[in-house]
Amino acid sequence: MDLSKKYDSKESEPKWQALWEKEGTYSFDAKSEKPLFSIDTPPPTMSGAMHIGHVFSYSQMDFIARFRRMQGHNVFYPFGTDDNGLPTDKMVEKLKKVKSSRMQRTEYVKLVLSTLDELRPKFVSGWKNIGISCDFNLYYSTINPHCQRISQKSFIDLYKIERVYRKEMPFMWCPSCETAVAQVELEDKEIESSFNDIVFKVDGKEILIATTRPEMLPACVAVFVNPDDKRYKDIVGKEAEVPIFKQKVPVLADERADPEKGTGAVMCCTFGDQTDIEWFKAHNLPLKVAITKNGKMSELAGKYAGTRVKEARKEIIKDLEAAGLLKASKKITHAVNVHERCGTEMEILNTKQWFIKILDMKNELLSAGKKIRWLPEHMRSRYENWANGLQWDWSISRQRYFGVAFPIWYCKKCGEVILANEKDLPVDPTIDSPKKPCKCGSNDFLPERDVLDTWATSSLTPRLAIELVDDETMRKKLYPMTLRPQAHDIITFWLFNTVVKGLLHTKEVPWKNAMISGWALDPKGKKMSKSKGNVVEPAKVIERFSADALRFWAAGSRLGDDLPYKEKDVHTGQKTVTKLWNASKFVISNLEGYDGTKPKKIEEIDAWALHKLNETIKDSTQYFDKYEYSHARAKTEKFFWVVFCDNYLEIVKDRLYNAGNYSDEEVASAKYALYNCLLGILKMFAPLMPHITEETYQLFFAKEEGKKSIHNSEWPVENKERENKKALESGDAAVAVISAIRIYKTKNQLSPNTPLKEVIVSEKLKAVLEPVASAVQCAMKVETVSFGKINDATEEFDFGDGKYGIKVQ
RNA sequence: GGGUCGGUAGUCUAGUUGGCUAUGACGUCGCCCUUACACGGCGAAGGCCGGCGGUUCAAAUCCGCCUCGACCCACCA
Repeated sequence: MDLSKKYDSKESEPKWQALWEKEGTYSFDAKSEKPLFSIDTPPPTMSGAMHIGHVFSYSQMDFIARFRRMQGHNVFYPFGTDDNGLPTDKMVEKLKKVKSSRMQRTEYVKLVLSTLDELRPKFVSGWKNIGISCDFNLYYSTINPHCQRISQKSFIDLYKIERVYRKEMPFMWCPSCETAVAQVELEDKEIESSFNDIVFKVDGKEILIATTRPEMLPACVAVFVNPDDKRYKDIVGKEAEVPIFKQKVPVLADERADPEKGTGAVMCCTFGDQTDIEWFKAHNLPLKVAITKNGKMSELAGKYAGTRVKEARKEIIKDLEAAGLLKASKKITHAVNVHERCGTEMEILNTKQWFIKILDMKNELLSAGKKIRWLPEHMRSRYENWANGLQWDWSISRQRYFGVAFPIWYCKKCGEVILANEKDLPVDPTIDSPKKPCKCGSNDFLPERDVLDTWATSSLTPRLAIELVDDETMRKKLYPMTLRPQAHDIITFWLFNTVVKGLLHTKEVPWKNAMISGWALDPKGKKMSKSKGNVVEPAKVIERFSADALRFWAAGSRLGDDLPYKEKDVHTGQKTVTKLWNASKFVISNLEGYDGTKPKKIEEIDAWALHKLNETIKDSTQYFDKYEYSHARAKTEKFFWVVFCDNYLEIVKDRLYNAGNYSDEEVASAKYALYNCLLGILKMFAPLMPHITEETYQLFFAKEEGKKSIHNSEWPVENKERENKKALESGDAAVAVISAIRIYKTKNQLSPNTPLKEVIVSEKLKAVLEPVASAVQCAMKVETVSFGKINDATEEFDFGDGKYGIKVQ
């Protein structure tokens, strides 16, 4: 043990991480009788690099996991990677410079899987490097056979209870990704556009229609006006001629046409927006398709066919203008729905998709939300807000190559859906075939070529994780899980969908608690994003500081709050790491040979330190219990830095340096307090800064306590015997006196090195204490203040009423 | 338009079951390398607690209105 060296996190952190893995420090024990604490760890998506926001929220859940583990829970804390779905798909297309739709399906899937295998180890190590205490042997990948099997089983189960259905209908479509997308995948984006007044003709008379999407003209099937709009009363029921394309469409009255908007007359196209769908259904309008699946104009668009939507828009506006059919065009910016994955503007296309029926479950979903303990409480409203606003069933089919396959075929003859056998899962219907003929006798099948949406699988994470455990009894005990930790941005996706699947498959809410963390923002409090170039890479921060420092930063904000990332806050964390090392090596070097035995008599000032330790343990434990790790950190920090380092260590030094001046008992008392205070501090900091605390624990305490790791040691418990009001008062008085003397010295410009003796032995002490008498009055209501033989002086002072006195031994 | 959270020293933040002098960190200024630590110690300066009004003996804290910001949802011809 070399106590002279500096603490080097770059050497130390990987060392302990490797040891933890080797020793199985965080292994889940399926045979253990300890109370369970099961965590539905979020599987990070491999489509994006690890960023500081990950460190932020994963650290926060790790604080809780480590705290519970030390408290004696059997912590089930798996780790998965989400390498399924469109995001991964898009990443590989970009990385390998390919377009899946132009490749052989099987080859493309092979390419994605091999790319994932290449990237995975480095990706996962990012999480290990920040000291996350998952059991990495409980590992799943959302695209591996284990997860495919469970996901396909989920589909089959839902099919059997008639919760999934396939339907052709107008639905949201991303022309760039060329797939259907769900409501939850939409995002608002402010886009520049123009609002155009276009001439339609009714009985040779001109009426103006306002639109931002003139390229939809070929798909125009009606013109709507408000029934109360006097301007258009006489044209309702007549036919309007669409400019350029010349088709005749009815002029209809409908409440949903807003007289205030545009010209008050609006065209209905199949489909420009959701109102179009409503009108299409309500008025039994024909279906006209102007836009194809890849975002180009269809044959219907005549000479514009084959051009991209935006080009067609420009061309049509130009042609309208040339023909004198464009009466006005003003630039506007408006919010449009875009696909959150690629930023492409959504289209509504009539396609055949699979859905999970959820619209009839609103009440059930809302009451499920009430059964969850939300941390912080107010996050529940985001869930409820979403549940209340549901407009579509959950679309789960995607027109992509890569993903979990639907385990089904269609009978070519009778159209029957053929389910795969459960024991054959996972299946790929494009490769495998049904094991027996269709009920109609036919052996001719069509595979479902669509793949399941990634959320259809990741909504099963409790099951994906629990089924990694072999022991059946344990599997039952693990569900519902104790905790779902995640960030607030995916309450509507992941959390909500997991509740849906939980209710459908088990009739139970999947977890008891949901801890929702905030976001790491850039130093100015803005959202970090690649496009803004303000993304911070954790590896670089760890390189400059340490994982512990970064975690310390993450512990600085309350659960659910966003926190601006400021490098200096990480620096503060690093200083705490250093301070912890320095204080520890000082204490440990003075504890050599000490075995932790409790002395017969504990000196008052030592009792004071132990009392404060006890208070800190009580507070810290209560805060961790409530998931308020930031308060726990603040309490421990204050005890460590102010009470322990700045005061207690200074007070105790004389007994350590000049032990000869003291009895053995007095020295033993100091060592007892030092041992317990430092051990307590290390343990309370261990969930936050696992590496430095392990380092110092291993230096000395491990062998005394007989534990392999501080992270498997017991969380300190409050000890009523250490409550000592008298010691608290006299200790606080001692600190107050020290402080008063320091102020006196500064004001009188005495050197800080001036011994207390020089100040105290004279009448000067009175001058020191009098100005601060009121402040220390309370604390001075003790007869004797003993804080070590700093000098030989013993002084008593009378403040007039004879009540207050101080005696410095 | 609906909802949620928040506005506390230059910056970030604690405190909100109402009650002594409003917490801490970073930054700033002064003194100090004292045998754990200069990534340190000691001291100091810095706040009409977003605004207005109300309840109360007493409001950062409770109520109302306003304002600014972040986020979620809806709308988006």
